[in-house]
Amino acid sequence: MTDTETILKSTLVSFHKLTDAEFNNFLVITKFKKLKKKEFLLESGCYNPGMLFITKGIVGLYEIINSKEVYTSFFRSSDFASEITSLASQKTSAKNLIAITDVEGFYIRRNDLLQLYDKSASFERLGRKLLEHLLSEQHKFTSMLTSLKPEDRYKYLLKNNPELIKRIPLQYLASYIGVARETLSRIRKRSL
Amino acid sequence: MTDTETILKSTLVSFHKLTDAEFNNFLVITKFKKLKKKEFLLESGCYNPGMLFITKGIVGLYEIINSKEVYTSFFRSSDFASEITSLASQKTSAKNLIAITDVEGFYIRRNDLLQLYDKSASFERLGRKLLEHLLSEQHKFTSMLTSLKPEDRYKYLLKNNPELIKRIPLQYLASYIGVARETLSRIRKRSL
DNA sequence: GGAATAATGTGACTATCGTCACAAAATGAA
DNA sequence: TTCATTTTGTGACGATAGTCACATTATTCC
Repeated sequence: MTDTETILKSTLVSFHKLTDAEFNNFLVITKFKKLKKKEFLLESGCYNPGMLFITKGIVGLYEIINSKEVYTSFFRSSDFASEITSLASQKTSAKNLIAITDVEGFYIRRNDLLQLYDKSASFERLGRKLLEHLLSEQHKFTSMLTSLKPEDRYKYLLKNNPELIKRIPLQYLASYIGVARETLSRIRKRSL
Repeated sequence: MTDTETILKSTLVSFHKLTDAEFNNFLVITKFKKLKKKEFLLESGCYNPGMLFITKGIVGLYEIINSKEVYTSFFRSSDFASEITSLASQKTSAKNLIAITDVEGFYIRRNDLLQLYDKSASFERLGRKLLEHLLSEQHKFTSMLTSLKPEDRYKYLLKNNPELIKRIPLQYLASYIGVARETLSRIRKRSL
C-alpha cells in the first residue's frame, strides 16, 4: 500500500472500522487526480460528479452572492472536498470547488459511492458518521460567526487553522469569516 | 394510526422509503413526551439521552458564550430537535435544548436509535440522508450569515421562517443571527 | 387583577466596520 | 528580467452596529 493509500485508510477507519476487503472495495472506485492551482473540481450550474479525498494542497468552496465570491469552506489534506447539497440531491450545484493551490487526491465518483452504499452497510455507516462529524463542525463554525466580532473571528482561525491562514489569500479568508477584505487586512496588521 | 403518527411517518419517508413493519420498529421505540415552556430537553454538562420529533411547539438550542445565551438552532413541528455533537459522540453536551413554547412530540432515546441503526440498513440510510439534508441547510445558513448584513439577515428570516419570528422572543432571534438585541429591535421597527 | 418578572423600546454616544480610491507589493507569464 | 495582473495595504470618510442606561410594555403567576 502506498503512503497516500495508508492515509486514506486511516482517515476512513477513524470514522468507522473497515476490513481490508472493505477498504479495497473503496480503493478500487477511487481515481488518483491532480489539479493545477485555479482548476475547478466543480463549477456552478453543473451536476456534481463526485468528491475528492485530498492528499496534497487546498481546495476552496465558494458561491457568488451579490456578484461577490463568498468562500464557505476550505478543504486540506485528509479532507473530503465536496459540495454536499448537489452531491446529495442530483441537482446542479450553485457553488464552485476550486483548487487554491496545486492539489492531489483520490477522486470518488458520485455513482460509485452510491453503489458502495448499496452494497455495504459498513460504508453507509461510515458515511453517516462522517456526516455527523461535519455537521457538528459546521455548527461550531456557525456559533463562532454569530458570537464573535471580526477581530476575534480572525484569532479563532489563527488558533484553529494556522496553516489555512498562511496558504489562503486574505480576500478569500475575509469572505469566509464575513468581513471586508480591507478590514481583515487591518485586523491582521494590528495582531502582529 | 393517529394523526401525529402519520406526520412522523411521512416525515421519515420523505428522507427514505420505509415498509410498514420498519416504521413500526421505529414507532415502538418512541415515547410521547410533553414539555412545558422553559423546560429543558437537554442541559449542558449532561450526556445526551436522545432527541425529540416535534409535533407541537418550538424548541431552541443555545449555548453560553462569554456569559451570553447564543441560540444556534430552532426546531418546530416535524423537526428532530437534537444536539448533534453530543448525540454522535457520547460526550457531555456544551449546549442546552429548551422548550420555547409548550412542546409535544415523540422522544427517541439515543441507545434505541443506535440499536435501530444496527438492526436495519434502511434506518442507517435514513439517518445518512437526514444528515445530508441538515448539513446542506446549515451551509446555507452559514453563507447567509457571512454574506448578508444584519438588516438583510432579518429579512431573510422574515422570508424563510415567518412563523419563527412571530413566536420566538426577539432577543433569542438576535443572538441567532449575530446581532445585538437593541439593533434587531430597531431593524424590526424600520421594516414596518 | 395586580404585583413581580421578563422582554422590548429608545436615546445618546462611541466604537467599529464598510466603502471608495489609489498606492504598493507580490505573483505569474513571456 | 520585465511587464501585466492580481493581491494587499492604507487613508479618509460615512454608515451602521454595539453599549449603557433607563423607560415602557408584555407576561407570568399568585
